[in-house]
Amino acid sequence: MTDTPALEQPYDPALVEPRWYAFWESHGVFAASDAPADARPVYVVPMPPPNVTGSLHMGHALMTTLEDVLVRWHRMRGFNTLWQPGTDHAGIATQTVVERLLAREGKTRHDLGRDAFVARVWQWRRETGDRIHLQQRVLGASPDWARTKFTMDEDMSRAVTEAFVRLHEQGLMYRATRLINWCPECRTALSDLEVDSEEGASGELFEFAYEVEGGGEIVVATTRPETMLGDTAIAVHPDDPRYTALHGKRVKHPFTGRTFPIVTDAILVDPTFGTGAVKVTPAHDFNDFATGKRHGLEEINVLNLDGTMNEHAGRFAGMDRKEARRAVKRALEEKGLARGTKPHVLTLPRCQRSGGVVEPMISTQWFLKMKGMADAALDAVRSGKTRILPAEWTKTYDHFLENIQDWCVSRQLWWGHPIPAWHHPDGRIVVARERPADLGPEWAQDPDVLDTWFSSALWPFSTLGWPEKTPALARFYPASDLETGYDILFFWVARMMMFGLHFMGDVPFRRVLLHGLVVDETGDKMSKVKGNVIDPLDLVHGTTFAKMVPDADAMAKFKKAYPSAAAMGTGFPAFGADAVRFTLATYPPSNKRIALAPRRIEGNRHFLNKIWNATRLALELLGEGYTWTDAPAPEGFVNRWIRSRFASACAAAHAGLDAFRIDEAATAAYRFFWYDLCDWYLELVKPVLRPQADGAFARPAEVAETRATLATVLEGSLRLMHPLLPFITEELWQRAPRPASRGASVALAPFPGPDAERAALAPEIEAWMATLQEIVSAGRTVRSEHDVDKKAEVAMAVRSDDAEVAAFVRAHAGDVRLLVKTRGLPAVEGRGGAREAGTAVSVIASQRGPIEVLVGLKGLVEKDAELARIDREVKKLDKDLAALDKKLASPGFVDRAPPEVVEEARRQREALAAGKTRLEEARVLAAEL
RNA sequence: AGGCGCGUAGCUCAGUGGUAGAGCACUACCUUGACACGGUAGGGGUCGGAGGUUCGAAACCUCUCGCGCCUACCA
Repeated sequence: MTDTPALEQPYDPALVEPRWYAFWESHGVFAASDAPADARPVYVVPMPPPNVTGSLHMGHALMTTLEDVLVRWHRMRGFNTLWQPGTDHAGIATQTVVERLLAREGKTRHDLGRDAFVARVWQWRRETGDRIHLQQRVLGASPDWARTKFTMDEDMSRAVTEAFVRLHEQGLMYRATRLINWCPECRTALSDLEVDSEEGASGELFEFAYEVEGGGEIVVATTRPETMLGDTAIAVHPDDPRYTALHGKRVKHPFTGRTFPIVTDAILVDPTFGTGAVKVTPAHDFNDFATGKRHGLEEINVLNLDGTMNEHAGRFAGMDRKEARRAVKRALEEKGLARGTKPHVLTLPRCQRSGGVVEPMISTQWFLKMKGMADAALDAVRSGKTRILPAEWTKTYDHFLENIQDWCVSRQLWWGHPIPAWHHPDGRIVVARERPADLGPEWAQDPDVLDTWFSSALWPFSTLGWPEKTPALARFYPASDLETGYDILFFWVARMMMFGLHFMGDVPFRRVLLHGLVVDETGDKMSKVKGNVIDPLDLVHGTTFAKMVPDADAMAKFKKAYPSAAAMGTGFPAFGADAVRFTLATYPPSNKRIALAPRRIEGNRHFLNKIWNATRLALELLGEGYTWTDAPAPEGFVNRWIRSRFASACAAAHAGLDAFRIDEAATAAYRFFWYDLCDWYLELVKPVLRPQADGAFARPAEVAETRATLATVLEGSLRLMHPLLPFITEELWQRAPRPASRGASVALAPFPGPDAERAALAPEIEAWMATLQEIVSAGRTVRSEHDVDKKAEVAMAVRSDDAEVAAFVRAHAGDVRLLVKTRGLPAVEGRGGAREAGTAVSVIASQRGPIEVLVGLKGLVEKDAELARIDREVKKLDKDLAALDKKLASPGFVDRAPPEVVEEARRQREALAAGKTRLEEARVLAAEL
């Protein structure tokens, strides 16, 4: 970067953030190396491939942020870091998108034909398929883009074929005719996982009678009357006395004239529900299907693949499901067989993609045996080869794999990986990597494609070149961390585990890190229907609410979902990517719900402004032309203190990042920078690094040491915060003095881990500084409570009977003077001396005995205010004393609690009591004002 | 029905055995030579409820209420 504009104030992310992305890419910051000579340890994160149809939403922004933080952190720690990017082809979703485009031209995919349609999808994908990656760049994501993969790429497709063929050879992939979930709208089979259940749907329970041969009737109930056309039995409970007489009899179907048996089944029938008699439709209900197998019942499919009734429905053939339902009910009524309806709450199975009601349907599909692979995946987690964080998810993972069903992998779509199987009209099937040359023209390739998740399950190794034995595969498998939302634990994580173990013989990753769902501020899931969706880029670039929502109604919904945004005026300002990232990073990732509060982003945006301005000040204090000097460890108190605090912050940040508690790392950095560096350190070094009133400077050695420390801590802070705030830290780091050994970018500089900083830890110094801060705070409180003009200087004295305290305060009297704004240096005295009238007293209950802070207010003191202040302090002390007294008086505490805890409590009590005595004296004095 | 999670200051959230914390919001004062996107000081919580374990519980156990999610089932 040659173009370095002035540090404009205030900070404007829009001027800074666009400057750095191309810089990082051109310096190869993101590149992983599979060179055999590269001896660095590796850190690998396979990025969950977003749908190629996708546009960045909050979930992507969260995923991108968390992973980028981990990845940048490792990169700075010297790891050969691969963050593997890419997209998946999203079979149904993508096909639907393109079909919708065709519909606008008045065409269907059938008008084009399969080849032309697939070509059209590819064209669409070339035009818009990279959008989400471009959006991730805005957020500062740092994957190795050169390795970007798409699940339909030629090499990726080869891996899919190879996997299918091997599974078939091993007898795990098989073709079978059974009941599957069918979405009539998408006209494809679905796996169990792709069916969502809509709970609490209100429907009705329709009762009707079957005539029993030989006289009488039996009444059954159903929520789907149209399925009675496929009924092949009535089941009753064997022990139900109401129906004993009917066992073994047959009933007659009112429309088809078929007859079928009344069977007894204790598994299917709950005699207390409904009439206790159940119609059995093996071809259209999972329980009935199982019942049919138990009793050898006929399976009559009455539905076409598009959801209309087929020829088995007799006079109802051709009708749509819903139409048929009404017609069947009417017909039963006409025949006098209807027995009324009752309202009924049921759960509707819905297609995850289309939302249509899923129909169980008998169909021939490809299935994958899961049991063996599932057992291996269970073992891998039980034995600790892969660790799931947060660990609570392990149970869910186990439960899923322990109860897993075979996976229906074929889909009746055009867009996807073709199934490498060829069918002969006589029913023979050949599975092969390529169409065998000796197959005659009568052999046709299987028209179906594979479930998109099949290719996703190969992701951790197919992206690295599998089945070839590439250097990348050797180096980067298994991955280190797999980070994703808990909602795809089954869809993706479990399946990758199974395929990784099966094909690679090792787990696909060492840790699984699961984050929660980003929801609105009130805790509701974001959805278009609810009108509470926020586009992450709108937060980055800013927008008006009017642009985000179509009308007043939607605006009302939106503001209800985001109360804190409602108070923000007409829209979001441009918070910038750093602020959005940082905010997402401050929520514990493991929270199941991450309630996005726009106000929090605003607060963090202010933090960036603080960093910006603090750096401006630091650079000013260092002086123009200051160059980095490698200095020995500082000796000065304040310099040692800030180094110690920085070391603590580094340790906390490292620990947080290591444990996937990124929020703790963010908090540690935030607190250090603002509360230690800005609030205290920068204030304390100003007089050292600026000319005094008389034009003189502090001692040269002190100046040099302080400059070196300031430069060290500034540069270190920027490195510490870089994984969280890549843009602003790069901008400032480029301007900050730094060692010549550093590379071109802060992204390649070493992360200030606990080891590098440990030597600077100085708990003693931190404790003394805390005392100094309390003294200063006490003085400031008195000033504030008495409305002392901020420009006025006040006389101040610090009284303590402890020689070390006295010496310490004497040594730092200049700091106290500066921070409290006293007239001359504060006096340091022993306790108990006389006090001038008009003196306010505050007492610090330190472990070295009470420290009194006396502030001379002269005419400024207000009796009432002073009494009120003292009363408040006494009240606080009393509360603390009461708690301690209770503890010390309770039987058992003194005997049973650890001695050091008891001792500590006694010391505290003593300190508080002494403090209270001092305050009471002060109260008497104040009363005489 | 089972599993998981949540319930802490007005709001969003930290806090896994030793006297309750942060940000934002709120009150007062302050435009001081980094920053008003700021400073200083201050107010505000019987940690959903009940019981138990413990010298000591926001934290551990049991029960309970409310909310959310997941899995299964629902003729």
